[in-house]
Amino acid sequence: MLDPTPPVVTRFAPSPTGELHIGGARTALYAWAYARRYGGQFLLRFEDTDLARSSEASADRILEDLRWLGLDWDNDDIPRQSQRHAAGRYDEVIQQLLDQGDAYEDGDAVRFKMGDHRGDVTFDDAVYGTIHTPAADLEDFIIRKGDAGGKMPTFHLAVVVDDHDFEVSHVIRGQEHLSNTAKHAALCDALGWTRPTWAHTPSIMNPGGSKMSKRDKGKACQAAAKQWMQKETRDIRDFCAMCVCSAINSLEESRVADEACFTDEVGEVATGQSYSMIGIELIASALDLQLPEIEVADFRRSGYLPAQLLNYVALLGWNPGNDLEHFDLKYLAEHFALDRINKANSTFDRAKLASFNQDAILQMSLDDFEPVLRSHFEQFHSDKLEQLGDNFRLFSDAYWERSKTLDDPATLGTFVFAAPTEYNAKAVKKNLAKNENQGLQVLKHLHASLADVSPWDVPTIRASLEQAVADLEGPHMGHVAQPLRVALTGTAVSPEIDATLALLGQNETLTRIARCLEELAA
RNA sequence: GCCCCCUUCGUCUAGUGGCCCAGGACGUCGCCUUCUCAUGGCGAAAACAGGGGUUCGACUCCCCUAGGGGGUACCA
Repeated sequence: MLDPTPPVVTRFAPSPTGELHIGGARTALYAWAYARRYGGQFLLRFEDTDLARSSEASADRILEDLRWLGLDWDNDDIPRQSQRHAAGRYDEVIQQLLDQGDAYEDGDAVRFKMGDHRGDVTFDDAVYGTIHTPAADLEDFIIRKGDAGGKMPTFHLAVVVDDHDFEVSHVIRGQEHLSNTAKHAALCDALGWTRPTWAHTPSIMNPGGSKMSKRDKGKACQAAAKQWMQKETRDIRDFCAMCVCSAINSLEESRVADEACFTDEVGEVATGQSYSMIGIELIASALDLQLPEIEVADFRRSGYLPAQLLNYVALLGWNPGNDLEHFDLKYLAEHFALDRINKANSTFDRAKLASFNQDAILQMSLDDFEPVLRSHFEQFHSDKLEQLGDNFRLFSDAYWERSKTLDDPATLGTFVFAAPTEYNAKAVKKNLAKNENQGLQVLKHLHASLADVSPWDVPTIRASLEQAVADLEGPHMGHVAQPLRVALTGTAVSPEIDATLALLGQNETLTRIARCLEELAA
């Protein structure tokens, strides 16, 4: 594809009606990369013509997510369409259209004339090629809402005016607008404005084939709620009661102050009528349900690195034309081009994202990993961070090569934070009970020998365990390590055995061994 | 209903008429390393939606069918 004629100006124009969606993040990335590639400008603006659903809080969260991703924009003032409307800009354009005879009043709204008035519309999309729409398929559409909509311009009018006023050269946006673009092209023509270059991006889908959307969280909740109710023939009242109890136990009181209102929300979710995000998060926590990651904030909480999220998502619909899969923003800023954006929708594959993330973690040194993990724990697991205290570095080192995400250590390492409540039967049989309780005998020996270890650090613990292997005439470290694992974690899996002991501390290690011997001795 | 767009391994994709009995990555499976898990190394299975054309020759071009997505809103 030929290079564009400068200046290149792209923009990302979300409507502030919720969190930044993963698809929006990719659109923003492409627009950013294109502007950077050609030394242009990447602008931000908020499309809040839907006054009822828009909020400043949402706008702030979107900005925060963009910053977290590392996408910088070039305009200090981020325009809101509501403000531009208040300044009269859209009315001015609408009046011009009215005066020209290209628009007419319809009740208290205003419509733009399409069809025979303008004829067929053809435009070139940088991704999809030439799109031709016959006049017969084009209907007059509203450009200014009526009284109920606050006489606001519709999205169709506002985008065209804004993209023109801010001299946007390339409109990169989701494929859902492809069919609407004929309207925008016609509007540009009627106003005598140069049409921007449009580039539509394919959608990101769920593995099931549906479009990835925030509704998926509600669906997940519904399914889990139904399942919960099916057990022991509970009904919706039981469910609400359970959720409320859970919420009262786990959340600050202010959030559940209005118990009646909360109950309604829960009921709606469970019956599939509608839902609110607060209700969903409460339900998920009550059911111990892992909500699907849909928005950027979800991936952040799940412990994905921003660079990897961006890398993965960039590749979901674009590629450099060779086998290169791992690249960063700098690479995109040098190589991104619109003609390599794919046309077909793609399915989001969390396993591949996780693999990208793990690769990036493994590329870090232990020294680099520790502060990154610490920062994640500060934000999402401050209690665990506090509990670990000086052992955090040990913990970080132990989980570095075992983690696909920054959140994995929190779940993989639960044994560090709480003693096992039960011993995995299979693990007990294999490692403790087998050969006439051989494992338990080993534990007895270790309980004594480990009591003498000082200082309680990895090398000393290791030396002690190696000595134990020799004393016991056991051929393998495994004969010592596995019984210990079961006693200390209740399972047969943990980090290196010396690190496992070091993490727990001497007292806790001895206590857990003693308790295990006591419970399984009989 | 009408209109538009899309269709290569399970998934993301390379492929722009012969270099392709189709290459890479994730996932899956097997083997090796190993105190478990993980890491690391080696290897395997796995795709051109179907049917017609065009051509000496089609994954690549055209048509039809099927499937998927989107639009048809005073939502964006």
